[in-house]
Amino acid sequence: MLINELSKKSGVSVHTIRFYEKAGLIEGKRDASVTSNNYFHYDESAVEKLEFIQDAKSVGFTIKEMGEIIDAWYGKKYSKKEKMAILDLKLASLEQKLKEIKAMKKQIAQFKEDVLHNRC
Amino acid sequence: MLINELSKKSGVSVHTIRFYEKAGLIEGKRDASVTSNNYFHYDESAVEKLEFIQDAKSVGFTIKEMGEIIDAWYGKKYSKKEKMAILDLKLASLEQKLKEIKAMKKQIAQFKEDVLHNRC
DNA sequence: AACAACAGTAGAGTATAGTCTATACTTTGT
DNA sequence: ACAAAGTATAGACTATACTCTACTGTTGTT
Repeated sequence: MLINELSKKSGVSVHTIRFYEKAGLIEGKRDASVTSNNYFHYDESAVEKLEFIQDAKSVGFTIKEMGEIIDAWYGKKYSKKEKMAILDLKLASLEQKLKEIKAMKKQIAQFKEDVLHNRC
Repeated sequence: MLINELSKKSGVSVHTIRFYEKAGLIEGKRDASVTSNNYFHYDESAVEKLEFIQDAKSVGFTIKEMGEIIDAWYGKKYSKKEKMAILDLKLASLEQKLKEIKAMKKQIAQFKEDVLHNRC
């Protein structure tokens, strides 16, 4: 598919898709048999990656981190063992985020207590 | 205390403290009885706020959001009822973050499965 | 008195993550 | 055939959150 269709399928704007492509998160391929243009073609994996990126963004992963995950998921530059290690690190960082959020919930609950009892 | 002491107590740099002060997150007071300088003086609440800010940052709250929480916690511009409502909204947004992170954990666990079974 | 350390203000610079504009060429619909 | 819509590239612009520099004045130490 071309970039417009990818945009519609993924819900990510054409501009942003190009930005992610430059950042190395997704990759389109040119069709060598077509000489009249140099349009990029994307497959279903690009849709999957863009969907992942939107979720990963909202949990606070940076583009660099998303690139690491995508490489460990789809890429060819790591061995199976290395991929598992990278993904385990990301799981550990999510575990850490969970802990921090739970602690923040407690802190805000404490703020509510303070407000309720006019302690500040 | 002056800004240097506040920086040491909170672990936040003097530059960044001034940045937060401009953003309205903390507030120092000038001593009207001192005419030779216009140094700001900070109390313990500034330390508490800076400690909160560091935790809030790491869970992904923006400066604007932190300002809202600090106003609902320490400020005078809201009624008790309004403060509780603001804090409840923040608790709800943390709940949402928790859900997203749990979903992301599942997704990465699935990536591990895919890698393990050479599915990508 | 000299001088380092500290305080304030203004504004420049950096990093991240987009978002948009301009330009030029290609494809599609009528 | 022609206009509208789509595509690629380069680069400008925006927002957030710092971080640093320059400059000026004050305080503390020797």
